[in-house]
Amino acid sequence: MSHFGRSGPPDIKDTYSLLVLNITFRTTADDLFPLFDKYGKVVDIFIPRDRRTGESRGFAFVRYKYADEAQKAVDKLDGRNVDGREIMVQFAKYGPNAERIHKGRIVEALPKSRGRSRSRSPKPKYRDDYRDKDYRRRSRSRSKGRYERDRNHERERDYRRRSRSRSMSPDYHKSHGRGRGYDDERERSRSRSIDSASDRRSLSPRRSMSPRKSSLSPRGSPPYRDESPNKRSSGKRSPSRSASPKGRRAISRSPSPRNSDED
DNA sequence: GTTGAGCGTT
Repeated sequence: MSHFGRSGPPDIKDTYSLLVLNITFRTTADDLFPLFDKYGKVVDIFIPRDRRTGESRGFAFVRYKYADEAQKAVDKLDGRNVDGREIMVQFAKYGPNAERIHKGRIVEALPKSRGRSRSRSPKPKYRDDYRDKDYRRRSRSRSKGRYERDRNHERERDYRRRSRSRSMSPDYHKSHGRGRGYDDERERSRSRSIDSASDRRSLSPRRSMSPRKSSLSPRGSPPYRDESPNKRSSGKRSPSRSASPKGRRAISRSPSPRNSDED
């Protein structure tokens, strides 16, 4: 039974994390456990998998209790053929929580917290970002990349990259479309700022205000605007502007200082 | 049903 990673990290404080790469996508912790356990005491084995599909990513983390055993496993299992694939075993560079790792050993840099850390603000480390930046797999397929890259210089790599960019660039339009949203948000923030200034008439037009707070909907405004009416009214005119002037809120840039009619 | 650089979970 594989109870590894079922309930998060069991007890990692003096364990050595080994990174196993080049493993098959079907290799599980159970398959690596006997392999690594033979060379030392395996504390825990964790294989990151995709959230969308739930399949293994192609590498696993094996935590040993002692460094000598871990090193032995690295020397012995490194290059071993597992499931028809040559795996690569090496000491993990990064920790699960970005902790300090020395030679693969996880050293807890956190204070002992004898009861003095609970008075601090429990600032959330991670909200929902997880590791989106790296969460998405680099690329589904990349036939022969290292070898070519190793053999050739960056020139080849650049060439390939450009070629790929031309073929498809999912992040290209994304990058461009992002500026607009931000601008909109900023403008909204500014609008509010003006309103505030007009109301108080004492606030300085300083821009050191926290845009994050302003980003939140003060009245329950949806963070995301409704879809473009252009889509659903495809073929018909958009009678949204002069059709229903009744419930039309001044979403336009109308910094009316007084909104008593609606508010 | 595929894929193959890299660094992790409750």
